[in-house]
Amino acid sequence: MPSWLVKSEPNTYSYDDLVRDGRTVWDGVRNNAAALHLKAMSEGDEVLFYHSQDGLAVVGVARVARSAYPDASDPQGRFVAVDLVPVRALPRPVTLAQIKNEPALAGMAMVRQSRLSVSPVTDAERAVIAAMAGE
DNA sequence: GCCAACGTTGGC
DNA sequence: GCCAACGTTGGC
Repeated sequence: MPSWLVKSEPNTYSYDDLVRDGRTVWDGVRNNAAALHLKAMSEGDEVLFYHSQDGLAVVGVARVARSAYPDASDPQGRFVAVDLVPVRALPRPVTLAQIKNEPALAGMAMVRQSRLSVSPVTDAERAVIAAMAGE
């Protein structure tokens, strides 16, 4: 089963906010490459939750509770949203610096294309991050 | 259909 | 605050 990574600025919506809400609509993605990844998500897929700008670390795991459907916040109706639920916070957040220093993660999509807000994570990468996080 | 100008994201 | 990366827009 593939997994994914989404970015969020914690000032706007943090992993703690997701835990508090219990479920959220992941909408507002307005980038084609990111939207393709959203569409490829299946219900039940794991999603790593990354804090950009302030934090710069993967801090938790979420799960896709509803696969892609039209994004109600997009007046043109071109983009999609998914629903996410929290699974657990990582015992130890995995920082961007750690990711960049780990050769096994050098090929991660989020590293290679830093502005991509939704990206795929391979099973191998997922396993490395799990180990680094003390999961 | 090309490409310069411009806007946005996100790390540093 | 700066700048690199990259997507989008608009003139031609």
